[in-house]
Order: sequence, then structure tokens, then C-alpha cells
Amino acid sequence: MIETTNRIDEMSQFLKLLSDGTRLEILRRLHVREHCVCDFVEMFDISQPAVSRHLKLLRQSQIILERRERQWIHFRINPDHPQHELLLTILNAMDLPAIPKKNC
Amino acid sequence: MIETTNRIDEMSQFLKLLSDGTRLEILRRLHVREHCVCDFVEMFDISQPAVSRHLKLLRQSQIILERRERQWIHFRINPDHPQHELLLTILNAMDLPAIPKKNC
DNA sequence: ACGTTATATAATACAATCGTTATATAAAGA
DNA sequence: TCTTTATATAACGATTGTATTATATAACGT
Repeated sequence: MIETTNRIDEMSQFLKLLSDGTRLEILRRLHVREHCVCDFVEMFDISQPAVSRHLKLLRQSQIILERRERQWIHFRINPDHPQHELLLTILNAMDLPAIPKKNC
Repeated sequence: MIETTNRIDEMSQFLKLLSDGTRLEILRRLHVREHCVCDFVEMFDISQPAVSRHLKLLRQSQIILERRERQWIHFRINPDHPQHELLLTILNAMDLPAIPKKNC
């Protein structure tokens, strides 16, 4: 029973992280290729700290991974996250046009 | 571009509805069989109006359907919801023990 | 060492979410 | 008609989520 509650809590936490348009768009982009913070700052109409905060939430839950290269921090999807498959299913379910690999 | 934004907004709205433990549990139960409000009131440690509000949110978004029978209102999953398949995938991804059909 | 660029954190404001209690409505049964 | 049962709505408060601005840190280039 406690076990059941835990699984439900984990899932609701996971879905909460995905239930924000900015974070969904971030994940959709990261599904194509790595991006650094500045890519997203250009992309969205929100401040740099706001972008940073979204990335922090996704990183804290291990949905994305980061890697520093010189002064940039590059983010990518974590393929080993327990719900990685579900994440891909959700991204596909949005059924959006593909993002060109070269695009910013 | 606008189209893309709409799809992302729709998905984030949908996920927001599922990102609550009580609503996930409600949906998990409804996946097994119909329930009325009073079933859920017994089941959860929240007030009847709180249960009613969760059901209203799910109904408004067409994720569940209702049917009145005498003084009871029975809820069930809407198999024609655009994201019905995704909903089932999410419920399965929680990988919980099956709920016996006869159970309350 | 200093200025610039990239990113993170702190403080704060505002809006959304989710609970409660009190009350209303609808159907049933005496 | 009156009471009971099932459900919904309204009003309100606490908590959480998401933005902003200001400031800090880290790496780079001159």
C-alpha cells in the first residue's frame, strides 16, 4: 500500500516536471541534440534566470544531464532515467513537425 | 509556429491534470471499473468537496465521462479522448499491482 | 588584473493549485 | 412535505510554481 503510494507520488512528480510548456519545449529540443543555456535564453521570451531555473528542475530530477565545456554548460536528455521511454512517448504524442538537426 | 505552441500547451495542460497523486489514483481505479463520487470519498483522506473538485477537473477536460443513475453519479474513463492511449501508457508505466475487479 | 560572456542564486511578487468549511441542489424514501 | 443521502458550488486560506530584478560566480580574452 505504501509502495503503491510511492509509485503514484513518483509518477505525479515526474508528470509535474513535464506539465510546463517551457520545459516540454526544452525537452523536445534536447531530444534532437544538446543545447546550452544560451540557446534557450534566445529561444524563449523569459529571462535567463527563469531558463536556468527550468533546467535546474529537470537536472535535479535526472531527466537531463549536463556537461561543462569551457564557459558553456551543455544539457542533454538522460537516456538512463527510469521514465526515459515514457518521456519519448510523451514527446512523440505531441506529434509536432521534426526539428532540423542544424536549427537553433 | 503557433500550431506548435498550441500542441505544447495542450500537452502541458493534459499532463498538469495527471500530475496529481489523487487524480492519478482516481484514474487508475476508473481504468478498472466505474466508480461514483462516494467510492472516492471513502478511499481518500480528503473532504467530499475536494474529491468533487478533482473529478470536475478531469470531466471538464473530457478525460472522464459521467452518467447519473438515481442519486449517484458514476464516472468512467473516456476512451475517445485524444490522449487516451497516452493515459493508458502512463497508468501502465506506474507498474502497480492490479486492482481486483471486485475491490472497492 | 580587468572587462566580457555564460550561468547560477537570492529576494521578492504574483498567480495557480489544493485543501478546508459552509451552503446549495437533486433525488429518494418515510 | 420533511429528512436523509449524494453531489456540487462558494468563499477563503495556505502552499507551491513561475516570473522578475539584482547580484554572485566561473571561465575566457586582452
